[in-house]
Amino acid sequence: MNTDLLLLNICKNISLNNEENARILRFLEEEKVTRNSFILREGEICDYIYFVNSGILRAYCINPDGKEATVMFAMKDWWITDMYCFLNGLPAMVNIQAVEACSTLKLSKVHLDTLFTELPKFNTFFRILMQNAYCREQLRTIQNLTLPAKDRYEQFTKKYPQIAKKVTLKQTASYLGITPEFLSVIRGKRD
Amino acid sequence: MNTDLLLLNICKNISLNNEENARILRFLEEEKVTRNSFILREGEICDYIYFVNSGILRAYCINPDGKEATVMFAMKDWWITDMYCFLNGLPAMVNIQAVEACSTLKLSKVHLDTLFTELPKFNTFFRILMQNAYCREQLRTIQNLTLPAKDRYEQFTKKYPQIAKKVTLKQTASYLGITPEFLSVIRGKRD
DNA sequence: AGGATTTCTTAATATACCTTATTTTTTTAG
DNA sequence: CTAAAAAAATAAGGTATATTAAGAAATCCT
Repeated sequence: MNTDLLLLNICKNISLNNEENARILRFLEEEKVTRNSFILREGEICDYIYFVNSGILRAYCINPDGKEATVMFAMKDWWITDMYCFLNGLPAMVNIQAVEACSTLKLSKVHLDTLFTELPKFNTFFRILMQNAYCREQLRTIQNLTLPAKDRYEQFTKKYPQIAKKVTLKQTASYLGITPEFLSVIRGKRD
Repeated sequence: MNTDLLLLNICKNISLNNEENARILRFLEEEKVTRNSFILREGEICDYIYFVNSGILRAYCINPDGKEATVMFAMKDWWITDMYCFLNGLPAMVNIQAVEACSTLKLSKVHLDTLFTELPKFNTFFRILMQNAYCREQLRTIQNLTLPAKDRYEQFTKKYPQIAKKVTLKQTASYLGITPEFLSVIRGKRD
């Protein structure tokens, strides 16, 4: 179980001694998934938050009329879960599927809460994680509201080139909120 | 300076004794604004986060071609700022204007950081604040991607009836990412 | 390798939403 | 209370994006 990347990730925001490192690592479980398999399915209780060591994951939900909306992608060094349902112990509203084979480290809600209590500075770590997530999401909202699809697509490929390279056109389209057909037209117009 | 609502807001997430209450309150300043005046303008350093005691505020940005996008509204018992710029000490990208006369309590970045250090459980409070903000924003993203304007408008009026009642059609339209003319059509179609 | 899926492209038609312009209503200020 | 200004409603014509359908290309499976 490779935990180097995870410890580096945490140490970007808080500093930990060896004993604290060990205490965190004790709570982590490795979970590897093959391409196209799921780490979470809609309706299952969302008990874990996942740290991505390698590979790419996609969280998406299916709305009443059957259309997919990609909530987020996650790659190496990112955290992913159905945050609302994870925090509130509810059945997941999203599916999380491996776009390509992934290696993840997962942390349960119970263990996360234990960390918050026993290692108070983990609150600081998670606060900063949530701050960043919130700011990113707010920027996405504004861009969705103000930019046409073509510009949103260019922003996406520029901001997340490694992800853009690996995911299908259909998955990208569902992240941008447009149909695959229209994204295909947008791509064709590139000159 | 009325601080009851603020203390109640904090105590929803963490418990505080009298001494801790006092330590927080010492850092707060009251700021009242009249209708249409600004508590923050684009380009100014965003030094404060604001807790709303009464009234309604609107955060919006103006994109290159002059169109407004409403980032968020805030009413009684909400916090508002340009979070990204506040946390990073940067010039604001948004304007925050009073939709109606407001009474707020503001907390500076410096004082917030002091609280994080001296009163570690304030990290917990802010973590939960950010968790909620992130989950709300993520839900908004999904709805923007999957719902047509009419449904988004209905969601908005249902979720925030007090805000919907007070803000103008133009402001609502810029929150939904549509033109005022089209929102007017949507409203007209209601039967 | 070769058939079977899935993904991507293309194109015609349809629709949601925008732009511009005008009129009506509401709000603001003197 | 009235004039001026701002906001909202209405309508015609235009554009971005969706839908449907079909064929081409890539990928998957034994």
